[in-house]
Amino acid sequence: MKLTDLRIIKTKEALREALLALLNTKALNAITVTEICQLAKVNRGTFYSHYGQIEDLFEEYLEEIMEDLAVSYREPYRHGKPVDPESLNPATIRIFHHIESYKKFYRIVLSKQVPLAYYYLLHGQVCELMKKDVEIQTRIKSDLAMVCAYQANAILGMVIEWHRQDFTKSAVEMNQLLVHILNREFN
Amino acid sequence: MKLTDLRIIKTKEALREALLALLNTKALNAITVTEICQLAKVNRGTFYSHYGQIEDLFEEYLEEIMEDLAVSYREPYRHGKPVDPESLNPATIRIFHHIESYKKFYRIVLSKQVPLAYYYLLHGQVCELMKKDVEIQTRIKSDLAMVCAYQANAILGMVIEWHRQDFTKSAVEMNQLLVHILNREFN
DNA sequence: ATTTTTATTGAACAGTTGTATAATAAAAAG
DNA sequence: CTTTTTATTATACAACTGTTCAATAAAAAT
Repeated sequence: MKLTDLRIIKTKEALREALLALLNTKALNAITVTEICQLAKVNRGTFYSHYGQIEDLFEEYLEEIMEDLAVSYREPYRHGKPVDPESLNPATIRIFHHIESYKKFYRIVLSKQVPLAYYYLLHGQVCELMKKDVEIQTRIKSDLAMVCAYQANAILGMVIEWHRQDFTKSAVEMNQLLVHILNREFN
Repeated sequence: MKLTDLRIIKTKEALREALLALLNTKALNAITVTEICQLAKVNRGTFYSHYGQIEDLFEEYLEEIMEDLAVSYREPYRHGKPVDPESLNPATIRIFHHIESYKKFYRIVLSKQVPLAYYYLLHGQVCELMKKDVEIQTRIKSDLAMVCAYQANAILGMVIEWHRQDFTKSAVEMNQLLVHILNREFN
């Protein structure tokens, strides 16, 4: 199974396109393998030679979106500005914009029926991205992973609530709220 | 469908017991409705008259565990001590102990294949429980739900990492770590 | 104790799932 | 261009799913 084989690339592309098309009409858990394969004009057996279940097909897509999240997150660092430590993690702040621009996609990722694995991918990515910042800012040297998990998931808590409110707020408003919270307008 | 009907109570009980028994042998997503019904000696049609899918059966159980979480959480308040605001939310601190005592159960709730809905139930419960405390401690009066979601999910971030490390740490250690983090040993 | 209500059962149905195998066709390698 | 490799296809299979319906039995109501 070499990933460069044209046949594999074509098949996977067709399957993904079919899935995304179907996701416009129904929820992920209502879509069947049979359906995807019919639309993609791919044999059902072929589907199973690449993926164990539909969720794996979507997960592959999610992983690519996570790559974009990484790019978005690192963007403020790219111009050489050393990220003012006083201005409270302006990088974090790109997360809301990333989600806003993939709103349609995140409605699926955050929907109830979907496997928790998707959330873990998102959380893992945010953890990873915050790692360097947390490393500098925290005095807790041991259990860095725990501090990252705490910080990353706090932000995702806001994302969950944002989604629950059907993304009524704008990404800019979300950022302002985050800054407020980080500035200790509480506790 | 009156919930007091003995037949319903017996049926649901049998189904739950069967599911819990099977969960000792295999993962939730590997269990079939047919299997549960055979073990429970309940007709498959009856299963579907109560639940749409296996996940709903487990969810009903989860809701009861959430009731226990509420009791655990409120425990420190019960003796009339007004919860010292200086001692940094000692109530929160019961969450880790609750999870530790239901460790086996939470391994399922936090497993990858399980629907995100379970996580939402957990998060929603922690939000609800923290609400009163957050209300007092925060200066942000609007968007209280957002602050709660932030705080509650931060703790759950630690729970996720705790689970990822296969619950190696003790609940007491988790508490100490949380106190460290809340005491601003970071940022 | 009898009647009424209704949850459970058994059976059947079309459709989906996951797996296996031989034949085919497409791509890679030489 | 020919050979070799291997991904895809077509087909078949047993098992599970989700639904329906008439018959039954268990509980509730009187």
